[in-house]
Amino acid sequence: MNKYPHSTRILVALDCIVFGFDGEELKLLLIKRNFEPEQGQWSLMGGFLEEEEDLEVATNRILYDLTGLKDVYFEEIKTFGKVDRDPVERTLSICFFALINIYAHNQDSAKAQNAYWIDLKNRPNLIFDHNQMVDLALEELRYKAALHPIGFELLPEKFTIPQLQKLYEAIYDSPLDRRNFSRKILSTNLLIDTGEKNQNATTKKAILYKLDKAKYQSKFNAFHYFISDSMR
Amino acid sequence: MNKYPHSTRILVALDCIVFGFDGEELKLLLIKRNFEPEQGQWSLMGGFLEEEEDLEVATNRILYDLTGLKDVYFEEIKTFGKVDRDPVERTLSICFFALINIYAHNQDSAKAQNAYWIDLKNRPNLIFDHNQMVDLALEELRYKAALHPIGFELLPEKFTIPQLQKLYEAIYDSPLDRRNFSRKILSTNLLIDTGEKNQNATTKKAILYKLDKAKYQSKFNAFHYFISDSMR
DNA sequence: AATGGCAAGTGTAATATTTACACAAATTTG
DNA sequence: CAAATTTGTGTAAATATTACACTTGCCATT
Repeated sequence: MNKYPHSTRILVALDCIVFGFDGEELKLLLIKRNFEPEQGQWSLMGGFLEEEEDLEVATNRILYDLTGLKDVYFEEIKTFGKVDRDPVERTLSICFFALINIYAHNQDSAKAQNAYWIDLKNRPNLIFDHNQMVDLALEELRYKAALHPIGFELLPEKFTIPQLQKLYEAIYDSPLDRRNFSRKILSTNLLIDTGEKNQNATTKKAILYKLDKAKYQSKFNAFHYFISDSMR
Repeated sequence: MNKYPHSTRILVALDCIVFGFDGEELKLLLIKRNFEPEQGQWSLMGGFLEEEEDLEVATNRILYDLTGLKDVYFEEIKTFGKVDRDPVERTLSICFFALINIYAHNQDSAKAQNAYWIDLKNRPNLIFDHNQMVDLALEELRYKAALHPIGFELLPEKFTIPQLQKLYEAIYDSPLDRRNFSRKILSTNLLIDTGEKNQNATTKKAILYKLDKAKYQSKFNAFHYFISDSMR
């Protein structure tokens, strides 16, 4: 095999911000490191890109090791590439965030990685540039969730509108008007009434909806046409 | 220096989609390769990340070599990481797009790289996965330009509203209503009337505006609050 | 110097969306 | 069975968007 004569080959890591939602607060899945470097400190879940491994495969591998889930929603954010960002050796970090249903993930996988769900609001200091990564991930999540229906990835298959609202309130850390929220969400036509009701409610039971997956796919990028309709 | 025992080190390239605007059409700065591999074929401008070079520094270096410009607006899009994407040797490509004022760039730099401005609509086939990269870059440009005032990066310092409209029409490849466009743009208060008029017009001369850079900075992310105002 | 052609600039009425707010129905608990 | 709490829905006022038409300034032609 012909090779490029030139050039530095570099260690490439992937680091992942895993978001979850417990019904009240936005959570992060963080690792209490029981290995060097920085043993005992908190960090994001990461791993190295392997020799014969496609980047996307590596991402899914790391997410599977951490959560026991396949087909997790994830999105690349940015590559962190300061020369000295890792004190051990120069390492690029391709950083992404993932959204999972906190109740579907495999607790054993998390335990095996020494991982814990931590309230975003109480997050500890993280190693290296991982704090910056989380900041950026949250910014991207807010950005994306305002324009695309990705919030559902954080909820169980069946959910109520009040649950969905609490999720958005957690993402944007600000209260939303119940009536306007409900109307706006229903007007997307992305929700299907399952006919069931939330059983573990202590007051009026709310309607359980599920996502209309066909419409979710087709409307995901409907946004792209926003300029046209308003300005043509 | 302690080193990680494990792991494959990988060649890391940067590839850049440079957009320009000639007043009529959106343009790409493409390289007619006079070097191997794929000599004679068209490709994006790229380069390898060097041993002791921060990622951001490398990006600026590559953009400078190509355009002769510093402080170019750029944005990372995605890292392409299929194992076999480069037939010579496995190479990651960190892909980004840049927006430049086509008339400010240094022609000599482009010539030295054997680079040419090509109409986006007539773009030739590119090597490797560079076609995909351009597709994605255009998608990202459309996405971003709809929400943030980045279009100005493609224009001269002073420009008219009709010029700006032609730019948006080129980006979205669709006609816009003159009156509504003008009102919407002016309502952002990002434009300052320079008091001058477009001299090389053959009919009524249009007002030359410049960008209010302070407001540009402060309003760039004003979008983030969109959920709140409409739903709180 | 008058006139025609063309692009720039501005106005407006009809429609749709967003906002701010209030009341009625369902369910558990004491 | 009344109190407390949360869900679901309605509506009027304010704002923004859309779909249009007319006026102004500048050059070129006569």
